[in-house]
Amino acid sequence: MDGLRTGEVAEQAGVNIQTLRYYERRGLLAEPVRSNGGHRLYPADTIALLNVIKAAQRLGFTLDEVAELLDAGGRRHPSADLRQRALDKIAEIDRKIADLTAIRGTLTEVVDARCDSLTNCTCTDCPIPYLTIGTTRPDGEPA
Amino acid sequence: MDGLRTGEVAEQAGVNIQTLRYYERRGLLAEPVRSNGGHRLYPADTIALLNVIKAAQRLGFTLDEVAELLDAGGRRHPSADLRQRALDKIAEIDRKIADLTAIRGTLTEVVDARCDSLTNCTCTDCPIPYLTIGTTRPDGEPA
DNA sequence: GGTAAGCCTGTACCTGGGTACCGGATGCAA
DNA sequence: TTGCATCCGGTACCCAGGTACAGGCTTACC
Repeated sequence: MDGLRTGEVAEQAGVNIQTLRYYERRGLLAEPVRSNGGHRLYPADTIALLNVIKAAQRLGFTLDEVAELLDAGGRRHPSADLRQRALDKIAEIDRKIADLTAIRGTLTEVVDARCDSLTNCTCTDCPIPYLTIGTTRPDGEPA
Repeated sequence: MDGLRTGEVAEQAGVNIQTLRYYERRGLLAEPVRSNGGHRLYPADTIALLNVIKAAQRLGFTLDEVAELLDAGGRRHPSADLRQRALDKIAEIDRKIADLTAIRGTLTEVVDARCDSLTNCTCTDCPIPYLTIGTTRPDGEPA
């Protein structure tokens, strides 16, 4: 009686019920307490946690990375480890923002009707920075 | 003799040979001319095209989206369509940048040692904007 | 206490984006 | 013309991230 059932959590968080169990297997959600009959009863903050997971995912973090971050953030004195992870992620995010900003510029030019094609533009002084995006990437970047 | 063979293209573009054939099936690469014996002979600008594809992919576009963009960009008078696609993408990119910026802020706070956990922070006035990222998302956003 | 809705485990399947392997044909150089 | 590297098509497999289904048990409510 005490806690949310899978259906409630799934609906409120906007995920599939199967996904909850999948996340449990993957270690993203702790195993919740069970009713006498074996039904899962989730704490109320599970919804917020799922929102964290979804947000992180949309930003390009894999489930493994999210699990790591949550794990690091949940320990007693995680500062050093968490700090390093955070620094790494910040660098990664900065690269992504730079790439996104570059492509945004290209798209803006397209909208300004100065280009008539992304690959075979016939306009003069066409920058198409598209072609150079990511060429400065420092390796090891997952596809 | 005239054109690059699969191995050359693959090596210069840094992709697998199988990937070239995969892209051909997916419509990202036009079917190249063949030698008398049936071997593919690619035009030289294929390398640049592959770089475009890889750049777009890193920025979160699916292969289908890339194919669409290339297709739209390749037509004779695509301006209206290409323009609209570009506007849509710009909006999407702006959302991503906003989210990335928000999470970057959270991570910065973590680095500043003001938080000891991403989910159960005990510090006072903890913002954890993480929790609110993406809550303003206008639906229809692919996972 | 009956019954429908909801949940259980387990297993199989799906999509996206590739990769690997096979047996056979080609390209090219000595 | 022989021989080795390369390429061919076809099929099967891989990983991530889920999703679906089957057959059975639990809960909640009348």
